[in-house]
Amino acid sequence: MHHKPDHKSTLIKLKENEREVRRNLIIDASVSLFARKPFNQVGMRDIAAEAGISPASIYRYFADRDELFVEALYREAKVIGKNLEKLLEENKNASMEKLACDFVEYLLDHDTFFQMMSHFMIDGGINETSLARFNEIERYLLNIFDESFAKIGVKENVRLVSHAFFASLNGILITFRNYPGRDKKEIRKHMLRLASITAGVFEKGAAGL
Amino acid sequence: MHHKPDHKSTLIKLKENEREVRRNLIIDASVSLFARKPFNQVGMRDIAAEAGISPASIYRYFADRDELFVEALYREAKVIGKNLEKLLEENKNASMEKLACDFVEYLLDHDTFFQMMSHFMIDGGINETSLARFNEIERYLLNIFDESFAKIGVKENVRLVSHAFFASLNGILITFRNYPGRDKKEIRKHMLRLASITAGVFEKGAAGL
DNA sequence: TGTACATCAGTGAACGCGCGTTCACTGATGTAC
DNA sequence: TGTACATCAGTGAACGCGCGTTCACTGATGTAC
Repeated sequence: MHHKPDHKSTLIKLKENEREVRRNLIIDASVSLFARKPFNQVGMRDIAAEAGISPASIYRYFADRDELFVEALYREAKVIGKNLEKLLEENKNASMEKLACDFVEYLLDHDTFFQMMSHFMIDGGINETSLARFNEIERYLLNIFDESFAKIGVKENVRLVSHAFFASLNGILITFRNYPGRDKKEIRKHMLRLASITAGVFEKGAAGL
Repeated sequence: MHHKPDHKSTLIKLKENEREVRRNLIIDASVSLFARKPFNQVGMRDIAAEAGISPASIYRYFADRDELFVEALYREAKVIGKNLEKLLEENKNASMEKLACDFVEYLLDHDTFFQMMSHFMIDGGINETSLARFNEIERYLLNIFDESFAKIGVKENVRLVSHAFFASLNGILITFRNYPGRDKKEIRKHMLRLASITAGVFEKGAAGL
């Protein structure tokens, strides 16, 4: 044996890095498109065009559509997660209200992110590994809510309470999304109001649990 | 002028009644199919087959797919509404817990109904009149929750509180629907637990509002 | 009672389109000897 | 330094399928005279 195997493995590593980079470029393109267009109007052809490659190329990096989408979602989730964490750190006693409203506002401003979450939550027949990845995303966000509830004194059932709270905020976003006869601005206002109320109710009602 | 116009109008009425009957048959067929298959797997051809007519015929009674679907949804909404109302009447001091759990259980047992609600809430590009009809459905259900909250002493913001509560329950159903690695039974249990917690939190936290 | 015409439910087949995915191929880069 | 071969990124075009909707037509029923 001489050093050849080592040499080879670093080369392979380089190649894998490149591969990773290209993979990321495709995810970037998706994220960027999702910021502009609703989720269900973004097709593989669009993403390919945005990334400057051919549609077929995407399939060298992702098994299927959902695998790509869930990665794009993951990236966005990290951003919102970081925002919420920062909020908690900077403002040591940030109220649930503030947290809830920030969460809702973020999702209102990044509607496609929300659409994608809904997609993975509601649609059946999503490939198991994509779903598992999506679960990671959810758990990541849930952890942040856990922290907040722990802070306001919920003890026994932190996890359950933050599940319920997280679900409530999602519910607000979904339920009043297409509220007919209201324009975007009114809907946003209504949602934020509901988020405040919900946060207040949880703060008060969950304190003892 | 003699009685002819009157005669004619009753004939027309008869015809309209027949038309209404046939229209209802198509809705029946849809509802029955939706009870068996997920929403996004029910096509116009299926419904036509179920109703024993040709796909083209459906379009004599409904402008498009959503117009038919929203009617099917409306029918189901009335059933669940009646159930909840009965619950409130029979059990004069039915707890929010019971109400929430019944609502959640009903939607778990009628998953397609829930899928359709999600469809109308989330998807864009739904024809305005279908959306308005859907809004009627939502308001009908919301009224029932209003009643409950009024009963437990919420005064100022009944409407807002029941909006928030309704949204919370929807959120639970959506958020944990595809919870990976859990089977249906565990998911149901988890959801009911969350519904209980949420109801408790609202009961306690909203009493003063 | 009969004839011409209007109305309208109903239909099978076809249209049209979107869209995820695969095919068969090219071309560049690396490896072996 | 050159040749044969393997590997793999990348591609445009095509496949395949689902599916909502429309078309062109038939046939029954009612109306007018």
